[in-house]
Amino acid sequence: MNLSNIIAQMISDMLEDDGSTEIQRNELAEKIGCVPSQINYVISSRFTPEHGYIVESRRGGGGYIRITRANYSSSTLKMQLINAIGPSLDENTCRAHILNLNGRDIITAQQAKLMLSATNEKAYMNIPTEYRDKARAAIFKNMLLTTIE
Amino acid sequence: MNLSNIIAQMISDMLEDDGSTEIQRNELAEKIGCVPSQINYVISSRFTPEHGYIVESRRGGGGYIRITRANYSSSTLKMQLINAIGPSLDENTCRAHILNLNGRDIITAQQAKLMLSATNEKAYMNIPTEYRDKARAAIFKNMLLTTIE
DNA sequence: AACTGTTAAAGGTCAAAGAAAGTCAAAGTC
DNA sequence: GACTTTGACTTTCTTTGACCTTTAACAGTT
Repeated sequence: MNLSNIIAQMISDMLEDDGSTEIQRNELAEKIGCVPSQINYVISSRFTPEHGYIVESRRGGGGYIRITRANYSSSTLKMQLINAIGPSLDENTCRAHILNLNGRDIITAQQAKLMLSATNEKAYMNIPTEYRDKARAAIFKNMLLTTIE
Repeated sequence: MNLSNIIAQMISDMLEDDGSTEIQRNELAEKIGCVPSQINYVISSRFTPEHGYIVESRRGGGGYIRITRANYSSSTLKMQLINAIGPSLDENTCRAHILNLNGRDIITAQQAKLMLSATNEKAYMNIPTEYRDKARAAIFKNMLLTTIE
């Protein structure tokens, strides 16, 4: 068993009771006996949105990393969609997904409206074309993820 | 929990009843056991206009710092905010705006969550740094606009 | 009483040091 | 070749302290 798996297991254990945990990166690294950045590696390889986790953090004195498991019992569909969307998503496909989700009552009309406005091509006009679909994909996935809880 | 958070919590508590409080900087610092300028740090990092507070102060004998939670009307506020945001918006300022809007019941918790996830730095990682704040500004304004009806 | 100058009592500013977390690329492992 | 491990370097947030500015109060003067 490699280090990363052990760390991942530890984090999963901490998530056990309430699906959320807050860690001190340096402290945890010390306890485990690895370099701090390894914690980042584990998080970015195993606790991503695609895996159904929300990660928040703060630097400086009293900093922390908070990991929350999105509970997707009722919404495997959303997770599947998140995983199905690749690194890039054009406006039309995105709109289709949103309308579809709303049509099947998986997201509310309100949520749909907000998602449409956040993924509308107009909002991406000031960034170069080649990045638009990538940004849209990441933003859409992120939004979809927060509707799961 | 770091000192700044504790101080911020104390100030929030004082604001609890009538949304306004007057503190003596040196006295408060003494009570807490920190240097007086730390009070300034907390105020300037957590009780800004973006966070929805008005801060007035006076030096000299009998000086004070007065902190007041601002309270304006709803849809004008959104418009003002949209207009106030320039072509660029960093993650922290954006988050402060969203939390502020939600804290004052101008947007719902649900809307806030979606906005946070759509403006979260993590969603912008795959586009070059120089475009992130521009994209965020446009997307946030677009979303905010759709909550006005 | 009105004015002026002085002083002590506030609060303000800023930069340096400290404390976390983040990034990235090179080296190692399987 | 893909996944891991490591460590140097960066960025962000916090804490501290030395020094600055403003103002009320007071004392002295006219």
